[in-house]
Amino acid sequence: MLIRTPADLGAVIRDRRKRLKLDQSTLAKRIGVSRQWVIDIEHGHPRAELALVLRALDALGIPLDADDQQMTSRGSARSAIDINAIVAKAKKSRT
Amino acid sequence: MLIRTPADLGAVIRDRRKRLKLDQSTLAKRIGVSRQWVIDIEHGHPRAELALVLRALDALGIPLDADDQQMTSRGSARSAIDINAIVAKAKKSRT
DNA sequence: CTTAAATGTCAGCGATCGCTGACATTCCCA
DNA sequence: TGGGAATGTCAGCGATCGCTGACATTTAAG
Repeated sequence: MLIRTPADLGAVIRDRRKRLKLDQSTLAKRIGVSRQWVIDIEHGHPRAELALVLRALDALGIPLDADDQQMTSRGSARSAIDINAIVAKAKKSRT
Repeated sequence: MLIRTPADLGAVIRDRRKRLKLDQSTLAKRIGVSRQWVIDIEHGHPRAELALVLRALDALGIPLDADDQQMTSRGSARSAIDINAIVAKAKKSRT
């Protein structure tokens, strides 16, 4: 599933936990956090600590993949000529 | 790239920023955070806020995918019989 | 070498983290 | 329907967040 918001993450974690038949206390111990933290993250807590989130995903066996390399730029894809670089340079050496 | 640690995330963000020819200040404005935050995250700051991290990835056009559904359990894969459920139940109804 | 941009460091501030422990509520078997 | 497990809520605490602004260092172009 694509993760766009803290709520998305909370849903993934909760679903996974249930699929594994774990209760919040047990999961909390595995991750090394308090039960309160598990409650908060499952509710989409937006300010959770990055490292704890990663540990939670690991404890649940959920790999997290960042599609770097991605061609997001609107317009023509993957050209041999790096337009961005050319424009950036042009802006600077404004003779 | 698989994200396992805050450092992994920092690397992905920095690489992507450079590929897009952005400096830290510009990226910070796009994300809506301070330049200090960008510096910290690129250095692998482990306690960064989840929501800000997600906004950063979005600003950089990096989709984040969580492989739920994954069969992580060691042992035989995807059986029709849910051993975990059976064991969990057995533990409870300890006659 | 000179210079400017980019990056990194530091300190101080208000806000919020995650933790604990007690209690309230909801689920769900038997 | 009764009762225990699971889940959710609250408050108070020390620790750390992310922010600002100034300054130091590194990088890159000329």
